[in-house]
Amino acid sequence: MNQKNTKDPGSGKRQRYIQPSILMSLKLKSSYGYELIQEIQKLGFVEGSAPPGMIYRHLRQLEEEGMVCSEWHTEGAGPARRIYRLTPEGDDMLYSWIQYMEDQARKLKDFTEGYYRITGCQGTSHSIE
Amino acid sequence: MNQKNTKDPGSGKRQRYIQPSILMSLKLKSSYGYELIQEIQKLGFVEGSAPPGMIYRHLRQLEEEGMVCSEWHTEGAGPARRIYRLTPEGDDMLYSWIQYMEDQARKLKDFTEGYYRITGCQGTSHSIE
DNA sequence: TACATATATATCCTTAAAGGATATATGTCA
DNA sequence: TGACATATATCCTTTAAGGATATATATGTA
Repeated sequence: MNQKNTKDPGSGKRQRYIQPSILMSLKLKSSYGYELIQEIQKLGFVEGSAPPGMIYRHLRQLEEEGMVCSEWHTEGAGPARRIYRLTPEGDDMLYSWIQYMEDQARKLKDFTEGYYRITGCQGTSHSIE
Repeated sequence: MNQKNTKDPGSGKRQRYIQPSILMSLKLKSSYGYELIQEIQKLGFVEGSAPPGMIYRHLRQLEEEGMVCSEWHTEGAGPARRIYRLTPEGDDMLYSWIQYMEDQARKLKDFTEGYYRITGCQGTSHSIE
């Protein structure tokens, strides 16, 4: 059972919730791109390091939309950092995400419970044919 | 709170779990494209009618991959129907989807619970700034 | 017969999001 | 000096979904 198919769920370009992960990280603490790559791993949706291009693309887009704002920090060691901060609009957007994610979680739960209802309990064969 | 942002979660091209919805419908009952459009609505992820093009595209792709098989049914009223049936491989793939979806549901729950942990309980303001 | 409607499948193009490669610049340390 | 870690930026490709449109068959009805 559960052989490796050519196309496994999760192998494609599935939703990885990178945008809400960035917003959530920034709600906890203002930060910058390079650090966010590490931070968002802790939130569970991105395994390993997210490609930097994705993070910077999201940050630029979020700033365009007014969800975050940024300023250069040149003091301190190493190259200058662009520090991003969540705006009130971004805070609202994060809350919209939370509601969306709760809704998705509920639908997923209904779906998988429905599956186990027709196949018998979890842990037994999933086949009825 | 929760003003309408220019880009609301769920407005873009988010994951709608159409493939597992089709597999689940076919596990319950062999069916054909036109009927599946109605059936998968009941599974919660697709509101309204899914665009027919999406359904037929998925069915063709799933058949190519050996997850479903089909045969024409010409008897009965109306145009001929191509009846799709889940294969054992498709059954395995559905189970892979179930595991993936359970994992996603757990991550989503952790994420939203983490949010409420830092903002206070659900129902109060989501702002801490 | 002619036409409208419901049923049913198929094909096509566009857009959104993610994957992933690469370039550039700065400071530290051996 | 050269290697390395830090840090940002830009670019192109791939995948999945959105959505429009074409085609064909059977039925009811004016």
